[in-house]
Amino acid sequence: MTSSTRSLDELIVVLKAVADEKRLSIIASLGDGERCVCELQQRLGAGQSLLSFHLRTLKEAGLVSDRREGRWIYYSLIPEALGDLEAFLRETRAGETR
Amino acid sequence: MTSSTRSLDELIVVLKAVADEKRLSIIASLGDGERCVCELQQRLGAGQSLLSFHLRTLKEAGLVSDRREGRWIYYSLIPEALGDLEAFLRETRAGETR
DNA sequence: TTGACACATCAATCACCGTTGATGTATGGT
DNA sequence: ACCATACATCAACGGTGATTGATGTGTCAA
Repeated sequence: MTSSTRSLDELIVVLKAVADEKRLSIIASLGDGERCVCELQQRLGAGQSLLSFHLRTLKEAGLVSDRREGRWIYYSLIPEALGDLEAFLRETRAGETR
Repeated sequence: MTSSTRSLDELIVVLKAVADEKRLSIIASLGDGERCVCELQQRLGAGQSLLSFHLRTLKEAGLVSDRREGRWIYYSLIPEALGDLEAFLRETRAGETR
């Protein structure tokens, strides 16, 4: 009974999304609250287009959400996402013999 | 103080290794003990060459170890690896505001 | 309405990954 | 020595992801 909120396919999408240095940096930057793209752009020193691509990937994986406020769009983490990943790893690890 | 056993680069290698359906199947199959390649080959229904490639990826990521016994090579999980990943996610998630 | 700003999307390129078939290597049986 | 087995490695191909520059979209100010 390996119950989990997400399907295996969805979890792989999440894993692929997390398995990237720049996207991990984004996640780390969002750890202490929401950020607009321009802030992330400065923090990561990445081009606007590239950053938008990575944010899209994270969004499609269900890891972040966005909110528009005037001209700015603020991105923030969805706490459950990483929790589901943790739970999945815990279940996988539980299958080990010792 | 984000202490962790592995560097960020190493963790990304582990994440990339785990972010694949067939490699996850291998990990699941190794969950209840070591298996030779021929056993995994039957379980996954994968070609010998392909399976060898995935096992190499997992090995280079530090997720599995191999042991030769006669003509057979037995692969088994390295428990710490997934634990480190869990710890990393826990630390990352701990940075969230709530 | 015109322009500046913040961001998304598109198009093109490049590199890397997954897959397959062929070949190489080590072990054991005869 | 020879052959079969179990596995690794190599070569080649196709697909997908990361990156960049150009263009499109929505918002605000003047």
